Amino acid sequence: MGAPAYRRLDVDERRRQLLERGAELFTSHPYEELSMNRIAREVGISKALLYHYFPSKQAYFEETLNAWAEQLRERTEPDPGLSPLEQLTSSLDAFLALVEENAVAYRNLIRSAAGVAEIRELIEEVRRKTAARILDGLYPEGEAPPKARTAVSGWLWFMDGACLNWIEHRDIERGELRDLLLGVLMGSLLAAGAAPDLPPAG
Amino acid sequence: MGAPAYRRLDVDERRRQLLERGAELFTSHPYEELSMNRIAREVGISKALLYHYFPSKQAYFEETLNAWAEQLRERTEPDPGLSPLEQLTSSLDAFLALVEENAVAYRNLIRSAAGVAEIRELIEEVRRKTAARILDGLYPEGEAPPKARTAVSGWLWFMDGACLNWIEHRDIERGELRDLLLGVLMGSLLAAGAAPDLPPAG
DNA sequence: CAGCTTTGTCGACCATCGGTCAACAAGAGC
DNA sequence: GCTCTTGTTGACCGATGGTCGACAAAGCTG
Repeated sequence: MGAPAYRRLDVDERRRQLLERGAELFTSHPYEELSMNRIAREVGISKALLYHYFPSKQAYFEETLNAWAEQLRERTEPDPGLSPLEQLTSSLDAFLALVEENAVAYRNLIRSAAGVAEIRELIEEVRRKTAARILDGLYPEGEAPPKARTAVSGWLWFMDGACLNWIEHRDIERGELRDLLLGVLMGSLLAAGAAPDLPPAG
Repeated sequence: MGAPAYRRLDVDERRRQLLERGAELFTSHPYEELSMNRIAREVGISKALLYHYFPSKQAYFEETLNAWAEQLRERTEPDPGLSPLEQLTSSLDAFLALVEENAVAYRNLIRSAAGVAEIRELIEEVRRKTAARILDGLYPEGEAPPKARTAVSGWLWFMDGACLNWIEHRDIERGELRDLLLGVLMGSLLAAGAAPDLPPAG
């Protein structure tokens, strides 16, 4: 009698709830360990309802990531008023701060992302764009030479590897890591034969 | 009638066959896309038989990798008669040659590795050991400082990123990539404040 | 308050996955 | 030809991601 079997929510409200709880769950657990069934139970709804709102687990995951991605974009957006080196420094600093704030989420993302084809491509896309941004700063006109491109591409991997190591050990300061990363980027470009026309750090 | 429903093979022969075909399949397809069922069908046996010979998919995959891992160990084993820099150079060269010969397998490995927990740990193990080898060469006694450790750890990621980029574009020579990698390692250690006591390259 | 309609919601279902098991049958030895 | 070892298999399990017809909660109409 009386007690309804379930509470009917407004579509937008339900969607908002699912995205919010999903973000919490996906950032605190690796993708592969979260089944749609479990998520549904955790939120208090049926799995079918989850699929009513999102076409697939991957799509759900991606939408869940949007807020985070937006923040990343905003916080690392370079200030065009600064010099190239200052832009890079401040973007890098913002990125590292974000990683530090969301250490678990970052680790889960890097780890589980590569396993899920779609998510991996999402990450590769970010890396590609970042690489293009850096290379475009170095070679405003024309295409970047292969070695420079390889160096920047490798450097982005370096960054993720170093960040994971940083998160794991937490025994160096963010500023130190930032300077290390900057130094490595300069060193890489130098080793690639591409002399960055930036003033030396110091 | 006569025709037997299946052919009975000697255990060793069957095992050899499974390892051989498994190596082919696992190196030409990503781990996640190969189901035990499909492998079994492909080899012409039942899935149950696969599990009779190998305790799990992961174990099967790892055994399949053994030949490759052995080759990696052999070919990158540093010659103690050479100087540290020469050791590193020749190991790196051997590694890059191996990657070049098995480009598809390498890409599949790196890609699927991050997604499959067990395989990821296998790769991380290799990275850890390689990092330890390098750091031990630099700091024979005592522990390496955090920044040096972070730099080496990041450099190993750099290597994979650069290799993937290299494989994808194939527009630089192996020697160039090797020199780039060496230069980046030196540059990273320098940026980390750890002065490698190696003679400068060139 | 009754009845109708809309649509948010769910239980039951599907194919496939990695993995297990009792039971069949191929082929060597007598 | 018979037996016995053991390589081999079909059928099964619990989980997964994903689908679908049908129920029921709530807004609207009388």
